[in-house]
Amino acid sequence: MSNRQGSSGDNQVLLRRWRDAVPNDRLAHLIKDATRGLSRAMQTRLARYNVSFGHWVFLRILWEKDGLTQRELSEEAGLMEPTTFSALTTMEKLGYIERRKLPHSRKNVYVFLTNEGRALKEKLVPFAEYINQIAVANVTPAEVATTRKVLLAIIENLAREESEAAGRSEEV
Amino acid sequence: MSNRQGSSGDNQVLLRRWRDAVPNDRLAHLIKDATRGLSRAMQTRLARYNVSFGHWVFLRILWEKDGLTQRELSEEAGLMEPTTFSALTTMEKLGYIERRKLPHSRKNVYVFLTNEGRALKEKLVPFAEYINQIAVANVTPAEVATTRKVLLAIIENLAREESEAAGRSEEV
DNA sequence: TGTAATTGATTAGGCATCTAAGAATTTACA
DNA sequence: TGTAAATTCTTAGATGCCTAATCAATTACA
Repeated sequence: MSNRQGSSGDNQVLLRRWRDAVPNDRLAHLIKDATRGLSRAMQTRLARYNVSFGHWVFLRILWEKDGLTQRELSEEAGLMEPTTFSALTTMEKLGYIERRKLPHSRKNVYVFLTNEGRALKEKLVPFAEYINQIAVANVTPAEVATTRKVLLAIIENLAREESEAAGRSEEV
Repeated sequence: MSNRQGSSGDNQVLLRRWRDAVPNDRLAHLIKDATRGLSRAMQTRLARYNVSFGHWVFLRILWEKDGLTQRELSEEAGLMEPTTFSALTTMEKLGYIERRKLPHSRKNVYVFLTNEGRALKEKLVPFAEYINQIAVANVTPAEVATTRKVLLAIIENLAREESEAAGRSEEV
């Protein structure tokens, strides 16, 4: 058995760690590990089509609606502009998108899918569906719903705390 | 209001995105956003003590038990060796840990906390507790328990699928 | 209407993480 | 017991994400 993370050998360690001792402040750690598992699973599949995980995020938005500015894309993706910028630069080189300036603004850059970028949808979306299905196997819809609710609460709580902290003198 | 992610302006966008349309395959996205929120919150606090988020992961393990090898630390942390290696290199420079070779092996490198590294515990642990408390405010213990269970199931399901896929000819 | 503030794109640089591959050491076993 | 395999650490190089700072264009308003 190899040493790679993700091999069943190391997964044993990973899982044992979680089952044995899950002290109260490690929910964060659990969430992070779940993120890693999900990203890893998707990444493996995307790689077969020469798409990186970062590109997937933007493709998904653009399949819904293209012609957005880079700024708008950043917001939709929940990422900072430089991240968006560099992902789009690569995606443009790969021929998945085009950047265009439109007459009414010399500042904004609008992003459009190429045919190639659009065509990826039918290849890649099934992977996401498959992974989601695997991930929540043997979990009831009610449990998934609760998890969604709790995760959303966490995101909201932290966001609220952060904007409040910005006003305070950062004591905690 | 600035453009920074994390400002209340952008958080509005973030939250609206989640409340409006949460199609069935976006649990992964939600988990990822929660990870980001939690990391961001912790990172801000750690920075005040010149500790990066990556170091925090290892410090937590070492506070429990030091004298582990780098390999063992990697396993505990759920990270690959090169990640561990570079984090430890920095932590050694900062004076939080020491690497020692012990007589019975010329290969293994054992990692020990310095007094300074050990002393960080009482400064940093309260931050983690505070953040956890904020994060799950207005969430019932039962809901947290369900979320834990679901996240653990996701981790297990993906790990199992991955080791099975390693055997197959990678079709899905 | 001219200047200041804001916005959007970009550049520069850093951290955390990974995979792949190499080197040194230890272990297994023919 | 000598060679092959496995293990551990390390190096190299890539991706994804961030913050800070710069530049150009646009908008606001005194």
